[in-house]
Amino acid sequence: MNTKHKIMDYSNFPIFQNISAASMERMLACFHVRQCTYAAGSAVREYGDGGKEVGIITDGTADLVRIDYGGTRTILEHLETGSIFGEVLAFTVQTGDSISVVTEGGCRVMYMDYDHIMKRCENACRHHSQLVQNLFQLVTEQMQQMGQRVEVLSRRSIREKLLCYFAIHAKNGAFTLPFTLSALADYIGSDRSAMMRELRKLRQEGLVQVDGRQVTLALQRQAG
Amino acid sequence: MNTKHKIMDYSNFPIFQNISAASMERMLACFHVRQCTYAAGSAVREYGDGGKEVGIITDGTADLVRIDYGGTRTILEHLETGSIFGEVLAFTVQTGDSISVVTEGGCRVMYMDYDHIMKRCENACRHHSQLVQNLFQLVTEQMQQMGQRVEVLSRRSIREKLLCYFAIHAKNGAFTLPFTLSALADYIGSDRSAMMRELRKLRQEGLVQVDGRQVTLALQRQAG
DNA sequence: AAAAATCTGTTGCACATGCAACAAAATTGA
DNA sequence: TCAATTTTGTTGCATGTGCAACAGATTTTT
Repeated sequence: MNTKHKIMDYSNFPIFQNISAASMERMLACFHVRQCTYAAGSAVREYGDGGKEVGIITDGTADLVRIDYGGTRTILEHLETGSIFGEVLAFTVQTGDSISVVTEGGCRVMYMDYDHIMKRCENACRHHSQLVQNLFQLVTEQMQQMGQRVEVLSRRSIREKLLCYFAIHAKNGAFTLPFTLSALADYIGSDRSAMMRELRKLRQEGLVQVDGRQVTLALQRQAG
Repeated sequence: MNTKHKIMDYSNFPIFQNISAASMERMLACFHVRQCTYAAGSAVREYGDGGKEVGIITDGTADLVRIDYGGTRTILEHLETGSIFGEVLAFTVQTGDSISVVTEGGCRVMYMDYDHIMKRCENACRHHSQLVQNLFQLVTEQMQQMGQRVEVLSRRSIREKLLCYFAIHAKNGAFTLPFTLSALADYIGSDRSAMMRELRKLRQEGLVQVDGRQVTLALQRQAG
């Protein structure tokens, strides 16, 4: 929607690390790179068309959201600036579900074709391989995020999911949630009210302290 | 343990696709590639040392398993031949947990250093970039698997988890489980007995048919 | 072939969780 | 600034799920 923005300096993006400005220009055409800007809360992309595009969030944040046949909402991935996504990379739509990328604030996304990345480059872009290497790095990071995701989701109870999530994200005992508590429930794959209930227990037991989106973990009491 | 095996023909591995035998030999040294063979049921690797190795299952299958402080077992990933794993890629150990790679049958694994892959190659391996590209492909595939994982785990009930898992794996309505029913419970992150109970319901409702590891999905009844 | 180990299948029970529904607080938008 | 919307926080209730414990079937090992 919103299309007015200053000309981007692509060279700062991790994906173009160690690639000269000249090569970059050539590659932008070669990979069919295009950049789109989206308004807040809009759907960037519906999964299911089988398109082999790779998107990179170059500005803002977004969520990869699934709504199942019953209307249950699940945040499959939380995408920060620099995150990459795409049907080729992960998540294919199951029957009855809908998967889409939803922006949080305004958001800018760069797309390129997966096939062009994987094909040997006929136009002799000297830095093609560097780009693949950079992409490899990005995918690796994304994969680690996904790993954390599985770590959390695979816990048996809401309590354990919360504690696991907190443990992963807390830097020296505290951190700020990247989304609302409601969204957190969608993220850990459980009912919101049930999560609130469990959160209250954790608070009452003095294990965590929650003030808005600020979460503080209590230090482990010493034994003896 | 078991070390007697015929000399491997690396050139068939997807990771060495489009790389000449000569280059390959050079790279084996350059990347500190080493191959290990493991006996059935043994622990290939304990996570937590922060080692930046990437492992590739070149023969056999294995599971990436987490045991939490309470002894609850969870299969984080099921690794088929060709799968890659490593702490750099996904899953870092949380306090109180142990994560390890456990072979199913006998298993052969090739290791290489992540840092060597990401560094510009001083030894001028001409095919370094091709290997990165191949690795990129492998990581992408692994990521899709992980995506399926999240798809299943993020479902709210055992019933939905099972149906989702079945839907993903069934080719024209039927498939064979890659592991035991007990392991399936560990994989979908729920209690075995509870899963059996739910499985029985699904069977009674005529939605699925389970015979050993063979799973058959009932066709959707026509409306009207 | 016998013994050991694992896997399947089941049950009772306590309790955690999902669901629906509501009110108050906070945030967003006009 | 007021209205609309979203978020937080809570509760009752039905039921789904984890846990423990067991017996029989199956597989693996010796």
